[in-house]
Amino acid sequence: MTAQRRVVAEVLDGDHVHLTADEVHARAVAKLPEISRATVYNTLGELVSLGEVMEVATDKRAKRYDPNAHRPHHHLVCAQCGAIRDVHPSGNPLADLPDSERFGFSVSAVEVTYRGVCPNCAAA
Amino acid sequence: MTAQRRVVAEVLDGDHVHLTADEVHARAVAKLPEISRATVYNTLGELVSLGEVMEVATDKRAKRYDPNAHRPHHHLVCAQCGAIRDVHPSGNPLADLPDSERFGFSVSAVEVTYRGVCPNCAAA
DNA sequence: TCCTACCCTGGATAAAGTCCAAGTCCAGTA
DNA sequence: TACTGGACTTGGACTTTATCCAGGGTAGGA
Repeated sequence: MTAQRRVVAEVLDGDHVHLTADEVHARAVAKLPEISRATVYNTLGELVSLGEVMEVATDKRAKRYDPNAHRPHHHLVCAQCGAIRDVHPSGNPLADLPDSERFGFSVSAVEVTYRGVCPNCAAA
Repeated sequence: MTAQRRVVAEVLDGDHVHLTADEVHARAVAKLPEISRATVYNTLGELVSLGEVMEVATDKRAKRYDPNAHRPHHHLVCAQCGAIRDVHPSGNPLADLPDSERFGFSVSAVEVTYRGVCPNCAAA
């Protein structure tokens, strides 16, 4: 555990946190000015393979990193401002996929992204 | 309807077709050698805004384009080889999101991506 | 035929992510 | 303390994906 890794882990803390790699880097630099982009990418990659952090692809440009990896959840995204909330649907979407639609795959995971307009953008 | 647009539309035809913009360009060039990347991107963008083609973000690298935009469906992705199939789950995942989890958003759409291993990769 | 509006092209540019060679730091050993 | 090996970090170059822009072409109407 080096100073660099600690800083990255600190940046990724809290609920409804979904930062891009660049945002993580920017916040890490604020705490540790000499940290490099490559280190941030390396550390994020390690956190992902350790299962501590999830990659989220709600936005089609940059990957986002979600520290809330231990409790399964999905995402609700504002189509206008890009705000993201963690949500917990009732029911298990995996069960909604009948065998006839599995094409012989062994299906192990499901990602759900709800899209809509957040109250702020609806008011504006 | 120009020759360039017709070629792009022809490339994007069929079931379970999910090409990246680069793949669309490569196939379009095979039919019309002087077509430029910019035109492919422009045309894809127009097809998307006309609702003829859907953007799919199953892969975190490049966007993919799915011509099967008229019948709602979701995607099943092989984690190893990246193969993509269109699937039609039973039930409506939108209904699984309780009001208490909507944070005041007006939710209008949902994308579901199932992940697993395809029969080919499982055999290998 | 000329004009206008739209379309296409190629190249430059931007954004996001990865790779790599070199340097630094640290723990263990003598 | 001095050395060694290994792991980590750095900065920059590079790749991939996508967009922008200036210039030129083409079709159809006047």
